[in-house]
Amino acid sequence: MSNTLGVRQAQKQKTRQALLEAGLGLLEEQSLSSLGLREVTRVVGVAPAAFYRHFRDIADLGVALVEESLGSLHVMIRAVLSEQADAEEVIDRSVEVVAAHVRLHPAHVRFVARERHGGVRAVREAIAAELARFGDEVAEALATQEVSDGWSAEDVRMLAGLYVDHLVMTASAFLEAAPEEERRIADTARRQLRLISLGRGHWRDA
Amino acid sequence: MSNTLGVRQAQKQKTRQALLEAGLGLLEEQSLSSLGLREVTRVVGVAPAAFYRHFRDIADLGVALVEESLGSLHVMIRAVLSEQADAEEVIDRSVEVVAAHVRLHPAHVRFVARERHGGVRAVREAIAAELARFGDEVAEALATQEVSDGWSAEDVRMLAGLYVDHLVMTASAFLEAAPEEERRIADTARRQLRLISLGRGHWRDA
DNA sequence: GAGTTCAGTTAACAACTGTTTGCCGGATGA
DNA sequence: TCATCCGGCAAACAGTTGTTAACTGAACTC
Repeated sequence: MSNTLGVRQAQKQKTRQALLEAGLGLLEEQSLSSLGLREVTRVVGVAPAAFYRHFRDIADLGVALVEESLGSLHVMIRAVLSEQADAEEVIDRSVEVVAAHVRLHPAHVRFVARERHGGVRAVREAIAAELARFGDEVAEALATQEVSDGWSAEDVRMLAGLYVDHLVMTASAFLEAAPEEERRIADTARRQLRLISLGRGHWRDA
Repeated sequence: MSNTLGVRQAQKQKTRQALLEAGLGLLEEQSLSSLGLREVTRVVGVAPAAFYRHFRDIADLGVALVEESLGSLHVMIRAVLSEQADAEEVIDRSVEVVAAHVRLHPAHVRFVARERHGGVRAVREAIAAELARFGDEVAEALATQEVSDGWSAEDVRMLAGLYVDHLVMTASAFLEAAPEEERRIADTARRQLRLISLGRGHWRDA
């Protein structure tokens, strides 16, 4: 790790980060396709023209936000899935981790859920690509478990997809929920995962 | 059905419908929160001020679009679920119906998927409410099936939620897919439903 | 220490936005 | 037939938008 950047590059990355954070903040009450360049620079306290030193577009800023938002996800669930444990424990742990992640990075989660099907193609595609990579990783982890013996690669991948979609839906549900609803949502998510896990266990009988 | 409206009301509903369709069309490449009132009236070929004769807001137009988009859904799946048949047949039929619905009303499907987590609160809530109603109906249908004997109402409802989320995800996947990918998507959707159905069948053992 | 690089500034551009006001003219109902 | 209703219009409002150009001055290179 050589973080010995010159003073100039350090400052540049600082304002770049400020632009990203300002954008993310503004996106809590609107969609990316309505986010204004001037709006963002105004929050940061920088001239509109300065924006172009960092991003070509608002869409470009959006793509950068995708990487920032989904980068941490990989480490997150990887850790959960790798600990070889009882299925029930893995489920409980997964839902806890998702809930914690939402509590820690609500804006990032909202951004992904919102722009996954949002109005900006480049961002949609970036999210799709990142979630596909994530799905591949989950599939890889699932494949090593003994429950997956005799499963085709395709079937493992479709199960991973089911998990990924469920994760995003659950995260988004946590996000919009009032604090007192969190337990109910966690409970539903756990039961749904349990049902899927049950189906997984009986897949070979077909 | 008394569709004997006066000439005036008929004309009004006609332009109202034109506004809705213009909005829906424009929303194929942007989000509701960036949709402009003038943009919509320009497409219809009507003065900007005329918009206020029909809607208070763009958000208001969005809410109207929600009803239009999700109204037909109820009849759709109801028909599928009510025909008491083999589980496998119901799955095949469901995926077919979803694919057909997407092919027939792509803009409506895109609108729902996009604005479900979109930047306009009122629309988000309208979609959530409508999908909740839909989930309740599905739960009701599921409850009458013999597979659900011994299930708590909550468990039936969580299964219905799983189905509804899966339906929306599948519809959205069809939407963004190239024609040659449709078969693969349909195949994955069917296998996922089969796995869920399998888990459903073994739920009592817990 | 002189010369270059470059993140950020200032200022101006035309184009666009939502909303209001007063008006028109055809449908409506007595 | 006449007065009322009311969907749509034209025009103007103050603000906002993205993008460009030429600039300043501190950090960099040699």
